[in-house]
Amino acid sequence: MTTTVLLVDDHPVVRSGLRSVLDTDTLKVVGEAATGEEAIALAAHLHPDVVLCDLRLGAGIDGIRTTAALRALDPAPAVLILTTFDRDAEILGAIEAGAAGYLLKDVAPEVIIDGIRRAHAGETILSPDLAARVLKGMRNPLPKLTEREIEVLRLMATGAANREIARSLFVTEATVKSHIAHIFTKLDVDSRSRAIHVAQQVGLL
Amino acid sequence: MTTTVLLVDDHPVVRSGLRSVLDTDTLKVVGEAATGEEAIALAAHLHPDVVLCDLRLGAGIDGIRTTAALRALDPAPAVLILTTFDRDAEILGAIEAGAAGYLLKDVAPEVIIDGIRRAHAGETILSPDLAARVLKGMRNPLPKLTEREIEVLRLMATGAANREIARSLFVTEATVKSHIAHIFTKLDVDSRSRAIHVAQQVGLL
DNA sequence: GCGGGTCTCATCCTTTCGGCTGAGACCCAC
DNA sequence: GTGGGTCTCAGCCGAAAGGATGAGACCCGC
Repeated sequence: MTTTVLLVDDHPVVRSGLRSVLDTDTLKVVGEAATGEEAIALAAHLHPDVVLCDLRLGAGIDGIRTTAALRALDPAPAVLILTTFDRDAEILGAIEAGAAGYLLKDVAPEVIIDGIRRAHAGETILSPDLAARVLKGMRNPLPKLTEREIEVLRLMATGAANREIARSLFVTEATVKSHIAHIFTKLDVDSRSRAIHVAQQVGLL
Repeated sequence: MTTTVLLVDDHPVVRSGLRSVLDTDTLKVVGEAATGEEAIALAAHLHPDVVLCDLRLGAGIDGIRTTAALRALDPAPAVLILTTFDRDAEILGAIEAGAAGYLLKDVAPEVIIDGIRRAHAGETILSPDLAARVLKGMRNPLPKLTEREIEVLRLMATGAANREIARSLFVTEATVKSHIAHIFTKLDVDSRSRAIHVAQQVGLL
């Protein structure tokens, strides 16, 4: 029995590579998509067993949203995330969205093939080095910032001073300081540059 | 007459994709390398016409150093950089190291093929959107920081306070402030968070 | 040997940042 | 309707950051 696969990646070269690597007697690549929108449309028609999806998809919707939409289909394909980077927030987001697993792009082709087969079987797949961090993330959940706090954080990350942030958001400096104090508490830091650093580390920015 | 190509990328999948896309009647992929070291050794034996090289090569030496080493070979292959991101500092570094050009990975296969042919012919290849920024970079050269200043900048980017930086580098806080003042002048900023921001923008970090 | 760049350190001063505390307004859920 | 979360704002205070200026030590190249 062959497993049908839909490829989603914005790089034509990567799609070609995956196709040449994956097309075996037990796996069949039934389609390719360059964007999330395309992937959802194709999956609805092709009913692939597994969708192999990049997290970064250029201009359109990202891999996490795509995953969520794919999992809402009936029948829902298993979604295996294949990506270059390993930003904690994105890992968790993808898992929460219903991804069966997560592989880094630098793994050997056999690992990808095995991952697809196991995803189709309903198993969960995580790169060994990622599994540990994901679990750590579970134990130590990501701090939840409010939208306003994220706004302030983003401006902070561009190097804006409190006064500039205040002007950008049409509030007083006191308000900005209040938001920043909350951000510091949630991120467990005590300076703006450290806040920016940990935010980037965990993928909040 | 066929052009011989050596592929350098740390992702097996990307290499497969490039191979399947590039192997035509006028192009011949004569080898693959996963690291810069491997690429240099292979190129010395295979004498490819063109080396298609990723900038990010995992743990070992990066694409810029690899390019420089490849260009020092005799005969020197043309080096075409193929990468996902477009950090200004890396573009300039690769060009300075002797790369014939620079393509983003999301271009169509035909563009890559054309790029290889033109690189072999001695032409310079730049993605259209990159060319403008490279030229802009030429007009507005990257600020040159000293090694010590880079050290301070890196520590600053982790959120370290002046006192912590001083302790890390075994100097006084006054010295750190002096370095930081110089960094600010060179980057034309007036706060540490803005310094971090522009440093990341231009690829200094 | 002398200028120039780098690294080191210092003092003085102003501005900004961050901690603390408190509080009113709004909205939503229980 | 009460409690909790969010967003807004305020004042006070100490600590940190940043600007200005100067200077000694070292190394390298002309």
